[in-house]
Amino acid sequence: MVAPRDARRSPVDDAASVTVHDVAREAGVSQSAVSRAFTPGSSLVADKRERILAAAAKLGYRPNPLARSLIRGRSGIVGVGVANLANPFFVATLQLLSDRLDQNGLRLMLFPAQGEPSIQDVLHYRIDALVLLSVSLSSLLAGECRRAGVPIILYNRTTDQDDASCVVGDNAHGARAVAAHLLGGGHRRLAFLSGSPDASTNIEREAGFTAYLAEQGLPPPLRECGHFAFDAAMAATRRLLLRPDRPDAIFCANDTMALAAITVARHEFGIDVGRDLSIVGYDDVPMAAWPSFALTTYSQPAAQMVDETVRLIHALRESPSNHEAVVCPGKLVVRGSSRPVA
Amino acid sequence: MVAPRDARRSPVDDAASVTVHDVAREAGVSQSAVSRAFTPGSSLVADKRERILAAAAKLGYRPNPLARSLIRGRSGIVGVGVANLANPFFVATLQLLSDRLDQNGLRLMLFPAQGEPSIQDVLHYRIDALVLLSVSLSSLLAGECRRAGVPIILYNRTTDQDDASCVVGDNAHGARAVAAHLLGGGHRRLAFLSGSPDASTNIEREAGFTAYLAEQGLPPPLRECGHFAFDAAMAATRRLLLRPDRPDAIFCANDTMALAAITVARHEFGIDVGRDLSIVGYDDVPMAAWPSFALTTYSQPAAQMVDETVRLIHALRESPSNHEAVVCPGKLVVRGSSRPVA
DNA sequence: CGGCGCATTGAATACATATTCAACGAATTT
DNA sequence: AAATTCGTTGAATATGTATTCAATGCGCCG
Repeated sequence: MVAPRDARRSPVDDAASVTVHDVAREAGVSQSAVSRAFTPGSSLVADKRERILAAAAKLGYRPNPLARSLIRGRSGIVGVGVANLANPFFVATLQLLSDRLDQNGLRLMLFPAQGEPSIQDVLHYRIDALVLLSVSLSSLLAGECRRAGVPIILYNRTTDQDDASCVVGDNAHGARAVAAHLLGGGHRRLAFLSGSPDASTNIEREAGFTAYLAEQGLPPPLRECGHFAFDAAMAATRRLLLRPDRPDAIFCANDTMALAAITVARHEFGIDVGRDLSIVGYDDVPMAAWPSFALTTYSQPAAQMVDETVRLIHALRESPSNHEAVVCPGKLVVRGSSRPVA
Repeated sequence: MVAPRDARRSPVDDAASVTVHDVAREAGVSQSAVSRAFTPGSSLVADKRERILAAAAKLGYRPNPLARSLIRGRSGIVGVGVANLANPFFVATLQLLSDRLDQNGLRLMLFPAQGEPSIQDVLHYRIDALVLLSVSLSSLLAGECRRAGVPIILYNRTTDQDDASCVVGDNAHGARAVAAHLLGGGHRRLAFLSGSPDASTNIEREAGFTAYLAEQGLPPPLRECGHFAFDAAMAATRRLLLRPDRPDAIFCANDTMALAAITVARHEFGIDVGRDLSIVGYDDVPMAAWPSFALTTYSQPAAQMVDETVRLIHALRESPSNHEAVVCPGKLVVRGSSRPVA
């Protein structure tokens, strides 16, 4: 009982594993005291805490996050599932999220949202939350998370279930703003280039757009599906522009598809985009501002949405079942790809 | 001593924490046996293993990765540091890496490579490796990793230290191929739009380009710095094109800058890119193939580089100090932004 | 048939820390 | 001055699993 730990002490220098016990010995206190020194709000006299922290700094000690997570039942890791990074809006989001989480002392575990098995694994890390970037929520996964006590935050998606929080842009407002802008420019033959038909984001944007047109006494827009992807959107644009009743304006459900539409219109049909045909996107990705495209688009406030996501993570840590639905309004950014309001 | 664990048993249903002990009880074996059933290569008779796995499946048991990592001294997590995701080449790499690691049963912990403190934290997760995407290696960090026993893999960067592995493209070959292509197109007033001057990637590309020109009896190219960034590259391009001895060809150290150069040349100077001015990039990001740019560029094989990275992770797991330098050759992809060889 | 190795197994220990528990002393209250 | 509360503290326990250790039983060979 005298020195079971000291026996292990000598060959320790090879690894950088300095533990609480080393610090405790150095500072002449108990292991508990060292642990408390690194736990804000725990009971410890100030000067002793300082002495411990000094000893820890001297030895280069940092609490082992694995051991800490194991006993606390919470790891400070946030799981982030992303379907694909082809859309620059999600790349920007990921970058922002990475920075914000880091600033909040949280770790970011990234995984491809395709394979559900890998999600299962990530759940067992006792993660603080699961953030799904534009990924639909299967009720199966929702059940897994509920049983594991892991709150889900849907980013840029909603769900009809009430077992997840979500952070979304104001799709209804955005779509109506786009419709108003196009009608104000004198357009009457409108088209909607849709994303994946079952995505809540797409549904809301299409519904808002169509609703506004109806209110103005116009028929529903032409419609083609580009699945939120560049190549599919190119094909969809071709179909639209080959129609006898060619549209004079296309509202695309995201910027990636809008850039594809501009490309096809300009290079395959020789159309002067912004004069003979207006194209409007959604998201306001960096490329939208490039002179080559000058894309009019509804800007989603990624930074604000990420901030809300991090706020939700903290809030759900307190009350894991108190789910919120946060809506962040954006604003229309008018550039050269659409005819200005007369 | 009879049932200290059964006392804890009743209120367990709230969390999804089914442990080895639950499985052991269900299967009527010891805790050790359950652990062995989930450890390939351990000694356990076949039918007992099956019975245990069946019990585990019935209870929905999965080994707790935190506890497992703690005792094994290795977490199966790979730390990935990325400076910024503005360059689509690294976005594509991240996507590929995410998929490949997942397929290999490894987890990906992403962190912003700016703040060294956060790296310190990540190191303590007993990660299998630290992959730095186009991030230079400070000797301080190298020391930390060596002491922690964490192998470093530099992606798209080299280092003169021998305490890290690296996976890079063949910059010398690429730069020379670009030079040959431009000279073959009849260009004689060449410029190099450089990235960050101290990046190994930039140094090698510039050296290869300049060396080839020298071999052909040509002076060194004009030179401006765009820091691998779009905006800075726009400014640098303006400076180049305003010179009295305006270049007739620009080799850009990456595609992002090349797209900026095309943008400025075309929209600010009215230049017909591909006829009056050739612009060549490096990386072959998806946008390079878009008709709006049709960028000639040296294609880096991201998929192959990622595969090599994962292979290195496994290799370094066996012998952590056996560092390798892997060079993956690419190939020149000629598109419309450069005048073809006469 | 006896001894020797070998695979199999459960008990015990270790991984590194957070937190409960009980004790202790000091400060405050009655 | 005695009693009571409260902040501090170290010992002990818990987190969930991998692995060492010793014991057991079996087959094989001499």
